[in-house]
Amino acid sequence: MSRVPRPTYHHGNLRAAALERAAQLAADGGTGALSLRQLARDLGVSPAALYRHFADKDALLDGLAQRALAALESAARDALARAGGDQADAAERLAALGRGYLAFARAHPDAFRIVFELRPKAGRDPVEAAPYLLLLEAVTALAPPGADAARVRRAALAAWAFVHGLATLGAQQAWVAGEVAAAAEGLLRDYARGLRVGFPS
Amino acid sequence: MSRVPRPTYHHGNLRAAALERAAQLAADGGTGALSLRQLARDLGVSPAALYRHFADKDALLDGLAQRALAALESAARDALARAGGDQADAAERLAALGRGYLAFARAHPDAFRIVFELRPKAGRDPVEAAPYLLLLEAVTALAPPGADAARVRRAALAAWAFVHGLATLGAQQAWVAGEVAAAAEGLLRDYARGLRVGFPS
DNA sequence: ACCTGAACACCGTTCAAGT
DNA sequence: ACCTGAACACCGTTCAAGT
Repeated sequence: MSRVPRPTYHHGNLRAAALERAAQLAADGGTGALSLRQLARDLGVSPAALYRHFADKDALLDGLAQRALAALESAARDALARAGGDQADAAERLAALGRGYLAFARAHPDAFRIVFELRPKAGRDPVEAAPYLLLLEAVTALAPPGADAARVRRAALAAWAFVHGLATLGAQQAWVAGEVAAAAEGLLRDYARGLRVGFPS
Repeated sequence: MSRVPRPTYHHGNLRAAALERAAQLAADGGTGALSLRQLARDLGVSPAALYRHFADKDALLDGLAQRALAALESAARDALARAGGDQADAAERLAALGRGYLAFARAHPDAFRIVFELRPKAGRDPVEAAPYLLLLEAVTALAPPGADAARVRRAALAAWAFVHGLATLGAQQAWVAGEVAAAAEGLLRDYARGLRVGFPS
């Protein structure tokens, strides 16, 4: 009859608790240092219990990647909103998206790595994910009226690659992260304005 | 007295043979699927034998990364030479370096991943590696006479990030790799020429 | 100097059994 | 439905001992 039957651990939300703790474990030591048995120990549960919630270790990592991708999307939307949202012009929006991407990678290097480090699998395609769609929208707005879809897609890919490269190099080397943080604003503005002036053929 | 005392396996070159086989194992299944015991089994040697040549598993992976980095450097130098070497103008050289980088990532996605996927460790800094120095040289040649070192370094970082982003995104998603391969030539030329026209402030 | 054998403390995963 | 206990086949690493 109790309406709140122990919402903690052993009852109900083991899956959520496991993902939460797994994210912490992956944050220090990296995704390779994540052990299901250690995780079970931390949660006060038998190793086998996790298999009621995840098919295997890979499924757990997949869950982690989805969480991180959602966080990245939030960061992108927030940066967009802070820049004025739909009212801002397209170059402004593009720069804001880049800013959000870089800020996320800098603030949560572990989560950023998790999104992209896993081997590509059926169904997990970052390109179908929301952040890419936001980018495509901004680039489309920047493109000249006559531009065909393939040309726009290529420009979006180039813009993504530029920012993604800055983010991944920064996530690997601390001093690069510093350099990126210092130069990011200028680089993003130059890039976005350059796109409007000379949209690639 | 035998001048060539079984140069194979059990004698002499276990280290080289281990790296060779490890590279193969990492190529399929990824670096995470690499097991020292499996490796020892493949080489017909006891697991402990590997510890005469590598301090631990991480040291083996480090050896793998160094090999891959050397291969990447070769690819960059080859592309440079094919483009005319020192006689080619700076924009041409910069584009050639990008071409070599992308071609390597496409031909050996596993090796490319190994270079960059490992957690940064003291002493392993891709930025001190030869490929970066070649890049810095080309960008320096493109910079206007008065440009100071920091500005040049920033431009080199941006160029690297652009190409690195294309390469890593391509290494993750097969269709992106195709798109990159199709668009690379145009993107690289535009980028290199754009740098000469409007070197970033 | 280089390698083996055996051992230690860990893994991921499965499966019968409990509640 | 969700969890435990015990087991299986694996790990990385160490250390004495062999040649």
